[in-house]
Amino acid sequence: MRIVKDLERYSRLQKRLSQRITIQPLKEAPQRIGGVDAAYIPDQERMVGVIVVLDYPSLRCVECCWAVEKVPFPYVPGFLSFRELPVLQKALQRLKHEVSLFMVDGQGIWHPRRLGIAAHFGLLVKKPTIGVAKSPLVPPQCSLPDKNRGSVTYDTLGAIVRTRTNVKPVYVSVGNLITLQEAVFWTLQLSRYRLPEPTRQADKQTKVLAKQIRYGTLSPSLL
DNA sequence: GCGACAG
DNA sequence: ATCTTGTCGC
Repeated sequence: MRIVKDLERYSRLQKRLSQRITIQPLKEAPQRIGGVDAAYIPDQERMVGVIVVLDYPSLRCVECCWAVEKVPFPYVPGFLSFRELPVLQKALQRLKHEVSLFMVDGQGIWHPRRLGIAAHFGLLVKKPTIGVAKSPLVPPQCSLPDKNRGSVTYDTLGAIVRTRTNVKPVYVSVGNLITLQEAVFWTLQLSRYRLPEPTRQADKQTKVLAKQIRYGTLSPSLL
């Protein structure tokens, strides 16, 4: 299989790029925050990538840019970047606002080779990024946090954060240019529901667009 | 060897 | 990630 050969190459690339990750305190208080997510378009072998920009602290969406691309690579745990980054980079080129912090749907450095999609994306944009995943990739060594909103348990490479009382927690880790403590703080600061607003709103847009594109409800001139 | 495994 | 309605519970 050619995929196997790709995985060996990608694996080496991840290990090399992960050395470029910088864990350091934020240099400015976030003014606008980006939310990043991608969705699969059934039957078309294509993906939609969305980046929303929220004003802080109002959390109002001030921009929503997106792009569509043919699926470049199958989903393989540990190699999500190579499936979703191409379409996200295309969306990124259309971004007009200045963004001080990005939240990405997926792992940051809590990854077998320390380069989940949020970390990889963080190297591309050269801005602080946080990875917020709905489930773990690397099995956590720490226990689950208490049921109350705000409870957090820390692992070696990330934290498990309870963003809503009695609701499944999220898995937070550094993407780039931020500390884990800050990543946890902003995750809670931006959460009204289970997922923080940036990724929640990006996820919502991603699904709306995916359906519009799938059923041709969208003016073709935009594609 | 077998199962698990971000989205 | 996606295919899918209602339903139970905070």
